[in-house]
Amino acid sequence: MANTETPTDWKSDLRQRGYRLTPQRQLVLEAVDVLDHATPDEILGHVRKTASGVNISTVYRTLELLEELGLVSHAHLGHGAPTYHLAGRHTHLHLVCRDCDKVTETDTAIAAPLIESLRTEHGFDTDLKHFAIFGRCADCTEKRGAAQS
Amino acid sequence: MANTETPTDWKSDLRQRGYRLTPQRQLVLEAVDVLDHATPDEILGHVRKTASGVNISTVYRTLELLEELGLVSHAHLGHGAPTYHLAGRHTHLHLVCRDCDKVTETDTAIAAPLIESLRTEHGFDTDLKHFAIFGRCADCTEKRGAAQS
DNA sequence: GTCGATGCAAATTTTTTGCAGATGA
DNA sequence: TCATCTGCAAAAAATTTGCATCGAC
Repeated sequence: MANTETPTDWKSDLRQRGYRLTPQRQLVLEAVDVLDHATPDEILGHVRKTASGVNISTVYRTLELLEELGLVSHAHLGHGAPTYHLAGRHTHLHLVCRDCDKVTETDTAIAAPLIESLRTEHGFDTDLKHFAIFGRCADCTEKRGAAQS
Repeated sequence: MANTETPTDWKSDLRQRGYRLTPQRQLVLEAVDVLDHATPDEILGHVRKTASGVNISTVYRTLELLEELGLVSHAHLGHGAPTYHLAGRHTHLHLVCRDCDKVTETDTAIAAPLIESLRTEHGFDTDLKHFAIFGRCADCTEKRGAAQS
């Protein structure tokens, strides 16, 4: 289940499945790697630093392909666009503050009891990393405590 | 913190804040109540059964207002549009299956340990109801077990 | 009568699709 | 070579905004 592919593995994997290795695909994958969690638009921005002609529709199509190949995943951190990251990379949960939108990361171990309960009680195999956990961060909770409406 | 407003309370509350009570606002609120978790588009569909002239932009504006007043809330259950429900209503978590998109509801009590850990370790006051919990439901887990790719 | 709310149309924003030409294998 | 990819432009879908009119109070 772990991501044990070497850096070159995915290239031959691509070809074995009848896909082609293009500069655009390499650049999009690299951008996902470097930016860590980025929207399609942000990925386009990064790719264009190297290849200015790349089109947004290529980014969408490439992300879809890379996700199908299991190289990248996406998560919903806020109300807007999804963010993409390397599939093996994200080992943390995202805590998003409803007031300041700040994103805090925390270890998945903290959710182990919930994951276990959902599995035993509902047979539901949880991926808490896919959607962020929404709430109010320590700073904003404090601010509200001081000036309660 | 509980929703103890009587059905008429919100109407005077509206006016006290300088807003007007319009048929559209009553209809949108009723639609949110009846449909339970619906997208703006679905809400429009329901409202139009009674008042066919109502416009989608009125629905968006009204939902924003009702949310500001604390009468309704929204949650993200899937990849698409947010869904709206009465603020006092939702006392359960949503489990969304990555394979069949089925939404299962479960009691919030199941997440009490996680909520407590996030509060003590990060000072983060969690609202797990805002984003669904993503994963694979019992049925789809079983199907995959049978025919592993 | 006043001022906020609505309907309508147009503008934005985000994502998808069709197609002709470019290119990786 | 030749099927796949890409860029481009247009389409689609979702949401927001400006503005004249309408209607709640």
